Amino acid sequence: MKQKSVDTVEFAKAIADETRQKIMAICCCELLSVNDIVEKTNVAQPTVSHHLKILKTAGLVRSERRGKQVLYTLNQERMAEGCCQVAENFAPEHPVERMG
Amino acid sequence: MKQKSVDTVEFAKAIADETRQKIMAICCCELLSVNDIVEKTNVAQPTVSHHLKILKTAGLVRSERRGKQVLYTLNQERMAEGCCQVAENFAPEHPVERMG
DNA sequence: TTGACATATTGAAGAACATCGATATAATAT
DNA sequence: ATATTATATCGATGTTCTTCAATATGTCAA
Repeated sequence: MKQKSVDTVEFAKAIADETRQKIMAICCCELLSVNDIVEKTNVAQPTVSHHLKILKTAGLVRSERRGKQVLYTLNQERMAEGCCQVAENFAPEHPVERMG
Repeated sequence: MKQKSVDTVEFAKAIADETRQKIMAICCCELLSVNDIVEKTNVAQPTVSHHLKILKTAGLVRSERRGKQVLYTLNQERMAEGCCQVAENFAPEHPVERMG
């Protein structure tokens, strides 16, 4: 049962921005609209949409439309996969494993 | 016993480059000179030095001079810490733990 | 179908970054 | 001291990225 492989460069690039990590933290355990995120981050709406697109393309957020809004949430599963793959590649002698 | 905290933005930025990940992979389990890395990557020497400096600043490689050479090796400990911190921040419901 | 609201896309400007040739610094041997 | 080898720094160039105003698209209500 081989895991679907993760492109660790794409993964790292996707999370390598302060604004993006702010967004990720905010919608980590919640389903938030773009406007919610705009308000909580004090970042312009096009900027938020841009970052959400990058995260989406990397598979790190899920989105669903509800009426006029589009709700986003962090894909923790993918985050964990990315982290584990990085650790597997670059810390093979300091094992890190997913639990549960 | 709180772990020394990791700046996940700095960590992600440090590993968010293809050439850097090539270098990291190459000196993951070996102590290599800059020239060794140059030869194994087909990247110009100043470029390699530049990337090594970024990794060093982020605490992700260790270096020691041996004669004229400077030997580098990936700091797996720090890599594991970085990965775990990212997972802790962004995948709290999909636990990832360091072993051993 | 018009208006109001929510999000996405476009386009432009500036910042940050990767790359490498040229050169400087460091270490060693003769 | 000088030459040789190894690495680091400098400086310039082109690329990628972030940001946001303006605008387009999508959704729904009246």
